[in-house]
Amino acid sequence: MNSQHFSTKERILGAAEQLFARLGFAGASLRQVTAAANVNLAAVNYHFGSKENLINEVFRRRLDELNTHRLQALEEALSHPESDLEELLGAFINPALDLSLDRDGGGAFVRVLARAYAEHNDALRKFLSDNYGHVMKRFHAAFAQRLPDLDKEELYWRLDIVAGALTYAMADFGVIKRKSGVTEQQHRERSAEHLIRFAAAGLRAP
Amino acid sequence: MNSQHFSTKERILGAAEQLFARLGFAGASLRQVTAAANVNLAAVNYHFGSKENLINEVFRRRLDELNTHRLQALEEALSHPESDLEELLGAFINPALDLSLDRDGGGAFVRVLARAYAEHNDALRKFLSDNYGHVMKRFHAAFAQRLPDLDKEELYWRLDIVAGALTYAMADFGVIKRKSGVTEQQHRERSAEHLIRFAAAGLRAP
DNA sequence: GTAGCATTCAAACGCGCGTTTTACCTACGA
DNA sequence: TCGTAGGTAAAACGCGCGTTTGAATGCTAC
Repeated sequence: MNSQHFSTKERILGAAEQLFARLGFAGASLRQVTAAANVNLAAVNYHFGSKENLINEVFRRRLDELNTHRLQALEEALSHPESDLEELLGAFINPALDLSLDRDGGGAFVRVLARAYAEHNDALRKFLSDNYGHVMKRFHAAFAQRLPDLDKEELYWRLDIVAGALTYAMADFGVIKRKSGVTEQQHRERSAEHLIRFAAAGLRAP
Repeated sequence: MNSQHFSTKERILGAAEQLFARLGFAGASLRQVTAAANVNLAAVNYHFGSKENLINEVFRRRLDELNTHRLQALEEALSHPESDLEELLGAFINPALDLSLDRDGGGAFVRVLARAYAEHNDALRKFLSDNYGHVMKRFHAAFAQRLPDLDKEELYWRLDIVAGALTYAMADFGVIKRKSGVTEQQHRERSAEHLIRFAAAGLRAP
């Protein structure tokens, strides 16, 4: 993994993603990261300035793509007028699922994201809110249109629950063990199906 | 806080809970913990043996009580035959809510618990499964009785989603900001109400 | 070929970590 | 009154941390 035909920066980002997912931001050291990336220790500070900044770049690399895909999927769903709640939920959930299934680190990244949630880091929250808040607003508007009887604030609460359950499901927090013969991909796909069904009913609750 | 009329052990546990919630297990140092607890640095290793063991004791102290309360609430709900899905969900969710509202550290503990989920620590998972797996089995049986048409495995998935969303909600992961004039208690209480409504509908989904 | 720049490298910096050691205090039963 | 055990105290242990330094190397343009 992280073989030589990737650049030093890319190898560091990939190794950092893996190790942050496994050990946490405080738990993974730059010595472990650079060893896994097969680069010199000083390369992190040379290319990224600091560990803090490396963490930010790990997020930026994936989140830009994720949210672009989410908005594309939403527009696609909205473009044909017969789209139902499940399709809108799919536009939100499936890009995250796809990311988690992406070879080379997507699965690790969703765990990193879950850790970031748990860290409750204010700086990161602001970063997420500033950079990706408009995505949630866009989805909120779309859901509000499909659920005209639902109070706007109530909808915010419910979307927040959906986002939480999604994070939880993608990061494989749950107690449900993957059965032998079921790949990680299949496990996550089923997880997403269950989640969409569950969330659609939850959003429609009176 | 952690004033002198608590024992050294209790002050360490309280301070550790607070700091683990805020900084994580790797992020909070024993020097910070002992300073906050106003005890000597060596007291942790004297009373608990190691940092690792201190972490375990932080969990044990709260989880025994939580699961006892959950099972009591479940029996109470089942005792009157008219109990509906919302009551069963309340038996699962409200003890966690009460714990999170407990003065002296319950609020911190639910965040510690959320961190533990995110850590994906195998030893901890086994500990939780061994010690508290029977609680989930008991709830599963109760829900299965109320939802006879729902496939058993489907129910496991959905309860897992509920547990995830609950963890997320109690730990205040969400992006929903607490409005000024709303206490943390009120915020969490509303969170629980929304969650019960949402989850009940989700569980009833066809 | 060589100057100039970007990158890599080994080594070291000071610091804070978990843990251990050793001495000291205090209370209580013999 | 003294010995002893339980608890607390300060100091130090070795280690791994993030970061910095300065020299060595590779690459590109002239």
